[in-house]
Amino acid sequence: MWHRTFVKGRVNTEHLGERLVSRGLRPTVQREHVYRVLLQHRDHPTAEQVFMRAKKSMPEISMATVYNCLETFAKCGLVREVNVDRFAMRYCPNMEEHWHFRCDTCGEVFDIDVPPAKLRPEMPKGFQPIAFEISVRGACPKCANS
Amino acid sequence: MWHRTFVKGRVNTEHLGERLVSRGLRPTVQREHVYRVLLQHRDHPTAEQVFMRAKKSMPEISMATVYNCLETFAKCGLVREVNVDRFAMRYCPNMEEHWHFRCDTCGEVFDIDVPPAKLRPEMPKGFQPIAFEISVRGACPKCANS
DNA sequence: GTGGGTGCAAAAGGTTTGCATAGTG
DNA sequence: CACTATGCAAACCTTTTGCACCCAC
Repeated sequence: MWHRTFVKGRVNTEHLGERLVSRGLRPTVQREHVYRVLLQHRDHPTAEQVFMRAKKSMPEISMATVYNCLETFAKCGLVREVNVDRFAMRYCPNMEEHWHFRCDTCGEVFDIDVPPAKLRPEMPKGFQPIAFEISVRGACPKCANS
Repeated sequence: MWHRTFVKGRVNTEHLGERLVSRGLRPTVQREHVYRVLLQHRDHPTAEQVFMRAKKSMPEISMATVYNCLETFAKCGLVREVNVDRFAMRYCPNMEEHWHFRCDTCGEVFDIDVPPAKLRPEMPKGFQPIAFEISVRGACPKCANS
């Protein structure tokens, strides 16, 4: 129940090597593979889930490499790190502005589209914001009905 | 550097036992003490920090008790659990609506007051929100200048 | 050839759990 | 008295680290 997440759709997974190079990264087969795995589901997997999925077609890949890739991707803006609960970090390849909804009952994480022209709060003087993370917790439609 | 947080002010710490009882909790000396420790600083301590502070005047208190208290308080709405990074959970006794700013450089967490009449995003049909957590990361005034 | 990336295993950090004891209602 | 909370230690889960080997440039 916990750690399973909403599957939203698929995206173009071509030219991944070039995308890595354009960010200044060496296009190793592992990095391409981990990035492809992330893009193929577009949910909010934990590192463990990324590892399990990646292993299916690359059995030798290690957990350490998955963590290395995820950290590298986060640093260069290919994925967002998402912290919604006390459990494992989640990784989100959707770099468009959106919020997250975490269901207290089933633990799933959903993308919430941002209404146009919403948010971007002003910060007190001196604070230089880089990223906004808006997360909401409550009951998802399925769990609210039971 | 990491895990130290902004001290904002102090509050009335009287009648803590009654406050616990009014939430349906047994007013044990440990619970009162942990709650007092939280209120006295009003920053965003980790469980470890709460434990260290609590031990000063109650040397026998255990980490497990601190975790028990914090979880109990969170469940009955006396504190908010705050997840802003990959490190330890933080606990916030300020139950008024506000956001959090986490400095990427020094790791401190600051309260950001909510501009009046801001936010409270609408959710898609079926989602029942319970709590909103808005956190911003970037550079705090001190770190932005160096 | 050099520096960075990978894989493995061990360690670290944070949190939870099992169980005997103590305290509250 | 019954039940819940506490304290201790061990277990657990997630993430990081050290190191030898390999690969991209």
